Amino acid sequence: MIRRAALPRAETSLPAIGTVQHYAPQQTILAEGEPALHVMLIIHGMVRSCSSFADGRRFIGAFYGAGDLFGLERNQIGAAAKEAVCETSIVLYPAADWSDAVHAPDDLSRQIFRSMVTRCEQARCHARLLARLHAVERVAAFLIECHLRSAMPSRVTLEMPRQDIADYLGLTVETVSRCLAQLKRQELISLRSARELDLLNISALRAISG
Amino acid sequence: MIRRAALPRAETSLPAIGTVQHYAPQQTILAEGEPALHVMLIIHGMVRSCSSFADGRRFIGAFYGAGDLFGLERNQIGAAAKEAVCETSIVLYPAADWSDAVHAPDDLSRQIFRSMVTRCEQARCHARLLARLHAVERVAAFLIECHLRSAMPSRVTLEMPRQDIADYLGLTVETVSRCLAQLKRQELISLRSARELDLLNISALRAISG
DNA sequence: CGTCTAGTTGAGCCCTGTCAATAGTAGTGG
DNA sequence: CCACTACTATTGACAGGGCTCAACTAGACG
Repeated sequence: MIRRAALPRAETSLPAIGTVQHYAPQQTILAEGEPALHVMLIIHGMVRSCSSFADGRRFIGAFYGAGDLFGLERNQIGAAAKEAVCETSIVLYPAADWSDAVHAPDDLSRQIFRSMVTRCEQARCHARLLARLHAVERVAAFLIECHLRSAMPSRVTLEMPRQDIADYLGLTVETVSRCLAQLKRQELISLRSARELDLLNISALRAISG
Repeated sequence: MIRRAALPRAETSLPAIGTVQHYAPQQTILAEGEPALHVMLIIHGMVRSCSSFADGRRFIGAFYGAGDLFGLERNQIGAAAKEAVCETSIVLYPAADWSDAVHAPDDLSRQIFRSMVTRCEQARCHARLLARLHAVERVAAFLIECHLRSAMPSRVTLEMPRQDIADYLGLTVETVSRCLAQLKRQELISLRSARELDLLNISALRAISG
């Protein structure tokens, strides 16, 4: 199912020259180690970048949402797999020659560079969280992060299951669940359902998350 | 103390157009949050990129060694501090206009982009380690990482104190020390002194480090 | 030799992981 | 509508890995 791309969001300055691809929940977009043949832009939905260990441990390096570019780390050995978290549509930009993005069309090149800087910063921030924050602090930080993506003022919808959150935060599902329960007891959040919650005290959450 | 730069290492294609700066151990090159006015290239020595929490917790996001570029994340809020780990010399490239590096001279631009991709990959790898590896595994991974920088076939010199290693690996000095002792007991390493050790079984270390 | 810092080692505790049971939630079919 | 299944999430009991606190050791330097 391939057709012309509509321009996804105001924040991206990319032209609608790519082709659109749809993915069902849990579907693999790019297997682990497989080189990216395209730069990909998410129209809607969510993608996780995850890598596994020989013994089954799993790590999620990032979640990408609508408007995010990914597939930038072309030709990297040991590149992380990219999987759709939920129903997801992305635009594929053929990237035959941008491995030095310096020579891509000027707009795309600049956008890629900016994304790359952002990725770096996010990865360091993620590492900082994993290195020095306690479980509750990590969960609070994650909620704040989700809130930044969210359009609603204090409502957050978690697109991913607890296992994904755990693998992103370097915890177990049980600990994630317990931390959410703790934040609820402290009346910093309230759970409408397992996947939907309200942030009752955002500044307190921000303070906890370091 | 400023003078013309000598070309640092074969692996960098940058011309010697910058000025050289020397730093003593522990000296701050760039304070936390301070914007980088230069792209910096290390000639010799070692630099740590570290950030602190309000309560004193510290995190080291990366160590940079000879031949590494840093100061790429210009104008970022909350940028990490850059400090000399030991006696260090760096070349400063004035970077007045490369905040979109796309418009820097072609060589520098490409080099910066390549460095950025590498930084991203390293940061994700670091996060993966912090999220899912046990203490001994982290220490083993760190030794392997140091070994890659090292010129010697199985000798590793640790330029940084235990506290820096701990803050890089998300552990405490005591745990780092205990893990080194454990690896020694398993005869995977031997300690010539606190800062200098031999890797006796590199493939086993690599296996441990995931 | 004394002092200072860095590193190691030990004892005890706590946070988080593990294992197991329970409770929701969605889907399917009678 | 309920029954049944399958899956996801929550909660509890317990154990263990890593942190805290403290003592000790090893170098470096005057």
